Amino acid sequence: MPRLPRGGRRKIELKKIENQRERAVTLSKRHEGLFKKAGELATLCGAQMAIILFTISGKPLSFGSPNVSNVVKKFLDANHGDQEPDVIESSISAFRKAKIEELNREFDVFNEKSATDKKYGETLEENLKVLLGGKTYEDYKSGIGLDMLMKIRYKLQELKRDLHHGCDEETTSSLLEDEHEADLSKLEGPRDYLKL
Amino acid sequence: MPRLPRGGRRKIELKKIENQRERAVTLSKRHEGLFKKAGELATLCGAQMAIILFTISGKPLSFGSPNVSNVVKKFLDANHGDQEPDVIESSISAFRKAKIEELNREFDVFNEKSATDKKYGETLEENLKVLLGGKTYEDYKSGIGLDMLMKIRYKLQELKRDLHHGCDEETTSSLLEDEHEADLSKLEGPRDYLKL
DNA sequence: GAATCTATTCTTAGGCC
DNA sequence: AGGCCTAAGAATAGATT
Repeated sequence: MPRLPRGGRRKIELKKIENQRERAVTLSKRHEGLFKKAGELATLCGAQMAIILFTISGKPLSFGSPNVSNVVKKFLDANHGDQEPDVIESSISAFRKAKIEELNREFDVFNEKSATDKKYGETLEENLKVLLGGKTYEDYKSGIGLDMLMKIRYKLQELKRDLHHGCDEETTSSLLEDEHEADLSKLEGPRDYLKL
Repeated sequence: MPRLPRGGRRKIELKKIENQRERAVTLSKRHEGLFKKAGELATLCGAQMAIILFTISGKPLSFGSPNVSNVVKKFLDANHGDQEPDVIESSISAFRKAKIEELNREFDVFNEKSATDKKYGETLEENLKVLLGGKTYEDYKSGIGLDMLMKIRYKLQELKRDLHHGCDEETTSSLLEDEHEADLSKLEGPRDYLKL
């Protein structure tokens, strides 16, 4: 016999669902939907991907195409079948290790939180100038054409933009990934990347 | 004057899209949609999650709420004695070691030189060190996030690749992923985007 | 909880610019 | 490429079993 029609999907507010049952139901449904979409994306676009999800109660859920492990591994270290980690470790000279640690410290530059975003943006800007317009410019002049120079400059600006992006990501918590172009105009102005 | 109705969404077959341009468009749209849904799920359900995605050309895209690094770390820790043991040598120390190795390789890119571009690789290394740390790196303290590392690494690889293979594109082009697909496989082999 | 159902909102394939 | 548009396909909030 015909079922009486009842209300369909309704719009909900995008904030944490406080009711535990409701939240669990939503998690269940959306988790399923998300993983399904992930699988479709992987299939359609030939992408490899992994999703790691911890529920509010700490329960881990994961999805991987082809599997979580390899994607995460690749993410952590895309070193493909070279050596065992301990072999690598033991084959690195003390001098090398020291250098690595130094480099590591240098890279630490980029993990500053949003509070120092501005400062490090300025630093990057400053370093860009050093890179492209400073004393080492002479070195480039001899071996690289103008077009190459501009390309390098563009690449570095992309890098800079991404660095800004990543820091914002932690601050705004979600909703942020890798769409590179969004902040371009804000940071540099349209077509203004040639100007230093 | 009402616009003439055009075709709406159509059903597509769930298999790899062979047409490169079409695939890129689909990737872009669905990647955006997926990350958006992930953000909603995280918000609505108070979940922590990370998505790691490698495009067919090896470009890494990631989403994290609150960030990728911590979720991946948590995953590695949680999986330490659990289901898949051989998966990843995953302790914090291993994590750090992998990070150092990443940095190491990243800079090795600029050490390992062929005769033809040696000089300019050295210059690059020198200048990148300025760019990435320089004299102001002492102002910064904490460790860099994995996701950020990936992006930096990818950008540096792009840069190096471009330097090696001339400036055949406009300086203004955005050099997005699928433009590089052919070159990537030729230069590095499938999935081997790290090895330069 | 998980499975079903419904009505509605959301997503997105295919064009066009 | 990135945005915009339309409309059809999908996902899903809420209720029920």
